[in-house]
Amino acid sequence: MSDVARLAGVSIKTVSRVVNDEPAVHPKTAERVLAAIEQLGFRRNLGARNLRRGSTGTIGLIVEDVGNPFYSELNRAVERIATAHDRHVLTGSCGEDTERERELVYEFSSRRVDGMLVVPAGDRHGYLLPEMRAGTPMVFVDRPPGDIVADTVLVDNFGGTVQAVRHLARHGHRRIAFLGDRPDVFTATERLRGFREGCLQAGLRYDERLAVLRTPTLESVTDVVNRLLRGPKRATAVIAGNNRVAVHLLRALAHVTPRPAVVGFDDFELADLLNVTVIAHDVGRLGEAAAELLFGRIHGDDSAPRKVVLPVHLAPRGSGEVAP
Amino acid sequence: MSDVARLAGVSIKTVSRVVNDEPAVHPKTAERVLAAIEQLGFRRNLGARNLRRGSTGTIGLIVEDVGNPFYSELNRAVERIATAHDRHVLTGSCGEDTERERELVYEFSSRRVDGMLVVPAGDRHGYLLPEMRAGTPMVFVDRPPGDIVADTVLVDNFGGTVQAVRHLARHGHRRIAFLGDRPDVFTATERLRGFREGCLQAGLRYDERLAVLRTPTLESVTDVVNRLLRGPKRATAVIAGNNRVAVHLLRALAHVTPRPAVVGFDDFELADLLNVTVIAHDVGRLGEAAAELLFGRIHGDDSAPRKVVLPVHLAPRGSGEVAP
DNA sequence: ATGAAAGCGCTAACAG
DNA sequence: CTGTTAGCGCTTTCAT
Repeated sequence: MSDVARLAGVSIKTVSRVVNDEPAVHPKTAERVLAAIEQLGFRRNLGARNLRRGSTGTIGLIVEDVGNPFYSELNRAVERIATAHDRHVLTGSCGEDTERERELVYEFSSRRVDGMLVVPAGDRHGYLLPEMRAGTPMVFVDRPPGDIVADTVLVDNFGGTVQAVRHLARHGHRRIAFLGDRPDVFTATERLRGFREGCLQAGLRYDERLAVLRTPTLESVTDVVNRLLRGPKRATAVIAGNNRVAVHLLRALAHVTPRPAVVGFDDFELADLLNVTVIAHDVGRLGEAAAELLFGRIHGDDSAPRKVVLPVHLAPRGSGEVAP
Repeated sequence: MSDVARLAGVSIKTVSRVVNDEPAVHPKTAERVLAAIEQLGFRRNLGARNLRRGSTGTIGLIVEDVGNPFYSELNRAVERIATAHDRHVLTGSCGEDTERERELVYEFSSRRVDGMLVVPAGDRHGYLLPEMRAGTPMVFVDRPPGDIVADTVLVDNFGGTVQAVRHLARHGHRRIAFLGDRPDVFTATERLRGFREGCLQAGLRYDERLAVLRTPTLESVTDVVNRLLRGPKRATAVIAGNNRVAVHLLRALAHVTPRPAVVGFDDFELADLLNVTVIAHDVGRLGEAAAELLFGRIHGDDSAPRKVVLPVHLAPRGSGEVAP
């Protein structure tokens, strides 16, 4: 910047004024400065600016995996809102690893992001209190934080799964299996709760052997399929606890007959062509709602922590409407 | 930091030493400093540090859309390599908008990212030369830059499409349609080139009315399907120029009989279950190769610009193996 | 309309 | 093993 000032024959402060579109600078001078900037290929150092100003113009987004379509859609929505607020997004994947989540939070905190959106892993988040008190707003997305109260945007996990069970029961199923993510993932246990409640409401005996929570991989899901969805005492329907489970389940079921009825939680691309009935919700809205809430906080809203629960709806596409 | 120093009764420099794990600090002193840090909830300001040191510990990634599964997988791979090099990733979507791409480049440049990975839009990238000369390494991913020579990592678009045509011809198809992205997208024209060459090699007359390049939306693709893939003079096979085209094509074809043979370029999730034959390549490797190349540059490798072309392979799954 | 000086929070370079 | 000084590149404050 001092180079530009020298070349334009003005003070460094004038260059700063031009770069920041501040008024009260003579057009002729501005022109000279602009020319010098162009000639030198000057680009102002935002790091230095932020050091002086405080805000960095960035927000952090911590998810399980930016490559998972669910989170990438969330990422896109957050980016959209951030751009509208003239901010940039620093992303990080923690892969359900609470230690990695912590590292990312501290890292982003050190980078002085203006706020953070977190899909929390695990159930202990007391460590975030100091960061929040220090003035970094945090909004939790898709899952609530473990042991603190803070802004959270969720979808109706419980209600959605109750609905799924009811739907299957209405089509005549009495033995329904539930296959969810690890039990330390909030949405998994919440949907399992919905599953039990759904069984209860439908007058089905809840059989805990039919409910399995574990990390979804093709192997683990195939294993469960072989145990619960084949043979004479098999379940005739199955609920996939999230989009990962659903994808693996479809592969595992490819050559299984008779094919059980399937309802998935979370919509996913091409589910329509595969005729997969799902409990759908709008991931874009989830991200937007959370980001807007965060920017509200960044802009000074200090009302009580809010909890937003977005609706879900059942999208019948065939797989959930077959008889036992 | 000065607060910590005061509380611990040491100089600010000692705190800096502790925070940076520099040797030559008495364990007892370090302990006192650590305690003070804990008590104050101190988190060092990386912005200030970077101002002094030069490197910011970030790289920029500019793609068309972080929500597109293709790019999110790329994003994940880049993040993996960045993490291994102890860096963080700043992402931005430009949606094929050259102006937005420029803004993002300038923005990231102002933020002094240590390097940038760019999936370039359009065909004019001379504006990047000053940035590159100023010392920001750039690596182009999936497409080459327009009018400059620089590190680029691509997949074999041409060869892959030649292979697709050959495959369809071998199964008896003589009228093959090609449906690609906008003509200003490098991969689209490159794959179109492969399509022509493939027709030539297979002894088919290249009929330009069967090759359509435009923004893939369900509407545009449906329109083309109705024009080219129905009626007595219809094409009996179609090549989808990328994953977006393929997805829309599958929907558009859902109720079309007789169903044409389909080969897609780019693999995508669930393509296997939908029996879609594709020209597959490893997006993860694409991202990793590009990121590794970038970090090579960041670490001082100033050899001649490299061009890496990753292989593709045909994955036959049914849709490409049907007779006319 | 412009500029000089101070300082944001940190680290490099040099003492001690 | 520890501290002092200067300065990274910018903006703020106050003069002119």
